[in-house]
Amino acid sequence: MPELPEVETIVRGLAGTIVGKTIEKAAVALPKMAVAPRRVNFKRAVRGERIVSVSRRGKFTIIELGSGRCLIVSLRMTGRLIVLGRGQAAIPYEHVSLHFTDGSRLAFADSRQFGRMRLVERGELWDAHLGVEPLSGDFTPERFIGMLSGRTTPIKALLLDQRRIAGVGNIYACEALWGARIRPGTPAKALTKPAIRRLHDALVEVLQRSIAMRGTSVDDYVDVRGLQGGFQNALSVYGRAGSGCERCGRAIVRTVLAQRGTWWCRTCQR
DNA sequence: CCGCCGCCCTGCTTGC
DNA sequence: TGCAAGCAGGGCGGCG
Repeated sequence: MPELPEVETIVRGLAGTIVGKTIEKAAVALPKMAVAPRRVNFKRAVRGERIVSVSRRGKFTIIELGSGRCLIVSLRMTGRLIVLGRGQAAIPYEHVSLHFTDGSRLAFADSRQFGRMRLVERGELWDAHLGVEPLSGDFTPERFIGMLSGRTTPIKALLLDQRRIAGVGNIYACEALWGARIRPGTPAKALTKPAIRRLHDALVEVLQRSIAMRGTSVDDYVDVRGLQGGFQNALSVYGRAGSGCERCGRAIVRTVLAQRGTWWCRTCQR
């Protein structure tokens, strides 16, 4: 499941490989995965466009085109963006492909077909619903405290809410809560200021550490070269039901919270 | 504005 | 061992 660190790794990979290339042709095998504004034909619109930059907002990849239009990619759970060389065979579930004039291509593959590549107009406000970037200077402990005040929502559900903080998914919500020694079901408003500060720091720390290790490959995630990340070997709780907690040795449990699998330590997360 | 629910899909796990 | 059923899950639209 690509979350912020995985998308950041992909974005860095794309920035180093496809910026400056020109789209000769788009191949769309599954039309629902390549979305364009009304009255705009996706394939026709992207033909001839040059890739100006690649960046990230939350879990979304932003491919800026010469015209000012952007391709916004959402990978959801199983989406992949892979750069392939001239003549390389199609990869599994390669549903949308941007063929460049130099013969290489960007493949957008997704076994579950939930991912989307959306063309947006220049200046279109497509990300108004997204909250603060957790690795930006805007994400201060004070702002986080304000975000939580008065809310009865379980803290883990709030961490997953993209309207508040953009980019955190199930893996890093679980890991950050373990790092801050906070029980996932705690109502947000019940957290003390020191606890909120611990969680703020744990969240930033785990995201940064994962980026440094090129993300977590537990299921489908690979980078633009098809290589796995390294953070799956550094996980403390996610997917580790039954194994011993690194702090206290008691078994990590899996429960369900807000319709999501939740891994945590009953002993040292209070 | 906010929270909740259902939907989209298919690979994988579970259970008989 | 083989097969069918059921689960998982991010984002979004609809609803109250």
